[in-house]
Amino acid sequence: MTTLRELARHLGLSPATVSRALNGFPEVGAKTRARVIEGSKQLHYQPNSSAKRLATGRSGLVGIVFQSSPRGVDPHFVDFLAALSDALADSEIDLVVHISAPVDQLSHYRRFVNNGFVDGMIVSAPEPDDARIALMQSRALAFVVHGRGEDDAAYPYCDIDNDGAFSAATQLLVNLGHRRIALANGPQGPGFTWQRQRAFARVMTARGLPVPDRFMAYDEMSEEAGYARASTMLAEPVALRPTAFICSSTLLALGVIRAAGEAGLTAGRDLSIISHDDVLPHLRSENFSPPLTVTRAPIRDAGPVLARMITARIAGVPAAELQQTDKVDLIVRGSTGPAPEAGGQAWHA
Amino acid sequence: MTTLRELARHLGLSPATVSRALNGFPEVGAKTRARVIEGSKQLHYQPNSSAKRLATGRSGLVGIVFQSSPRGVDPHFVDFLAALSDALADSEIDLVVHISAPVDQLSHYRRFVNNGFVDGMIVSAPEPDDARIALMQSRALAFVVHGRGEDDAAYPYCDIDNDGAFSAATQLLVNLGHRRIALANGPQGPGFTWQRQRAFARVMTARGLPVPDRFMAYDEMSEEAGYARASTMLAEPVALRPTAFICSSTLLALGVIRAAGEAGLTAGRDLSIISHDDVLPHLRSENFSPPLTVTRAPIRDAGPVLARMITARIAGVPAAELQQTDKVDLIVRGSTGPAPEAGGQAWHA
DNA sequence: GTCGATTGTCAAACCGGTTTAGATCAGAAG
DNA sequence: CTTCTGATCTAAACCGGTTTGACAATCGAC
Repeated sequence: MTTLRELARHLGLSPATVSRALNGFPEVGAKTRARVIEGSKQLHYQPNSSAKRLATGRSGLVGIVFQSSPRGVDPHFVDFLAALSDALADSEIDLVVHISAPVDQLSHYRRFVNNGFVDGMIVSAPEPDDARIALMQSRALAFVVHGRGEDDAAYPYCDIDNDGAFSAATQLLVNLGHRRIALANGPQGPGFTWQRQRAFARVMTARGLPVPDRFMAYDEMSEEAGYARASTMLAEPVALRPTAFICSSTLLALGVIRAAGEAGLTAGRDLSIISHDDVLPHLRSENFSPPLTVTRAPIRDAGPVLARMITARIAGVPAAELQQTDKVDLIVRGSTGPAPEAGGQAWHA
Repeated sequence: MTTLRELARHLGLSPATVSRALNGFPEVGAKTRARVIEGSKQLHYQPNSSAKRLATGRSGLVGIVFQSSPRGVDPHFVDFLAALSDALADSEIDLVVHISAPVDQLSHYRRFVNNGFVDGMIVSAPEPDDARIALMQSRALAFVVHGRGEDDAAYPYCDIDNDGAFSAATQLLVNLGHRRIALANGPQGPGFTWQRQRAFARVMTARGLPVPDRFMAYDEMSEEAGYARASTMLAEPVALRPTAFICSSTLLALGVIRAAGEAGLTAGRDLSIISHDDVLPHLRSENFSPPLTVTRAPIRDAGPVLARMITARIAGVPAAELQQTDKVDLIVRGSTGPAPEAGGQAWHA
């Protein structure tokens, strides 16, 4: 492994000049620079990355911590990770990934925060008053957030318009005559769960429809959880059970479809289903049976945005200039339809 | 940010002693060590990681490159990643993740290989005569492989018994009377695809059954690809089309089930389906309709094994001692059954 | 021909740890 | 009262880059 000093000696130059030549500083002669570059190729010189980091004070690394339930990590995250890593590569930044149990996320952050290990962090699925964010703020570590813990978050974030999406979804169902609508939401904790819950409840209330607690479920976003919830709700007497579901994830929706089938209901006709769709390329909601009506916002789209934001943030761009909320498309497909006559009555508490 | 020198001055000791005390060297007095540890806590001392790396020549990083098709990354990988990252954390090793287009995997590896950036690499889905592996061998970089490019691979690997799994699956179907069996395999390239193909073809041939090319499909492992392939094959005349499918992924199987449904066939009765199951915790094969007969080997199980192997390899353990092939369970569920009478005839070329 | 401004280069300091070689001191041995 | 030994500790070198400050060479202007 050739070092800078060896290369310098070989060229009859000082290390300083060689370093400058390779890093494009203007005070090196054009002829010298050409010689240096030529020589560096010849000797297969590659600057030692640890040394570079120590000297520059920049690690060239950005950290990210994913949460893993006992059941595993949400499969959507790979896709997000892919887009993120790809975009960061353009800035010569590498991504350090940790996966943690929900409980000790903070201990992972401590590892990242303390010793200049990373230049910045990407935070996923923030909660209101998020402890991880507080930690990084107290240490003045650069970070950007995927999602928002609260609507008026003061930090840099890239979020989707969850409120708009779930308002639109709720309105669509109400306009189709549904009155008993269930919300199969994600886990309690992340901001997006509450954003969605609030949008749903607001529209329902505005339309004079009740929002019973029994129809609002909070689960990990898996097929199995969707199935379990929907099975329970659909076991109610016909006049009391929901005629429509809004799901926070297409995996939940898949479970709801299965439960509907087992309850003898045809999804799209006897039971309407809308889901938010982060888009799993290997399992597309348009290919479900029936094709799923969704609010669609590919999670991968956040990758390049957050990559841009974190490099900007590390470079010192103020947080206030790094906030973005993306619109969400409502795509109506076969899984939604008019409320069945028998179900036209609102549920009464 | 406190440095070692500051801490030393504060304690009235030399940096050398402080360094030794904190790293557990024996030549420090017990009393001194206690003082140092106390002082380091008091000043919130955290060794600068770049400096440590430069001094020790160890980066404390291990790299991994995932392949992403235009359609995204296989969702199973998160789960693998989770287990891997978790296990590596025990050795204080961090994981640097790159996602690359299939074409330029090598350029990502070059980045890792050249400058001491990482201590080792994890290679996924190796091909026969894999160029990435050749590159690392030529640079003497430590690496371990998830899967095998060839049966007698000379490098450290953790693989599953693909041959055993697909032999068993094929035999099960043949024993049930199936004679026209299709193999919905993964993409051409990775070793596991060929291992599976060979096992399948060997058993079929041994039983005197033909293995027409038309019944061996190579695709990315998505629901959509499975659907497309199965639709085409099931459009054949009844006497010519397959009565059973063996799939390399449960996502492919999901697509096959959808195609069967659209062709008016009931999976498990009119059409038998077996899949290999890497286990996606959020979408379990036992909950498919019908519950899927699978050869089951959770991909997450490879995480701890490979973590152990890469640390051993970095420490200098010889490759030959780091090779492991795990058995695969065959789990029979509702998606397989006796061949329909009409389909009992082998396909004739 | 002299002066001042540029341009190009170098020696040395620096980043913050680890590690080698040597100094100091106490207690044991002679 | 030496001398030796082992236990502790320190000074300085080292890892391999970047960066500061000084200096020499070149150039145009007066």
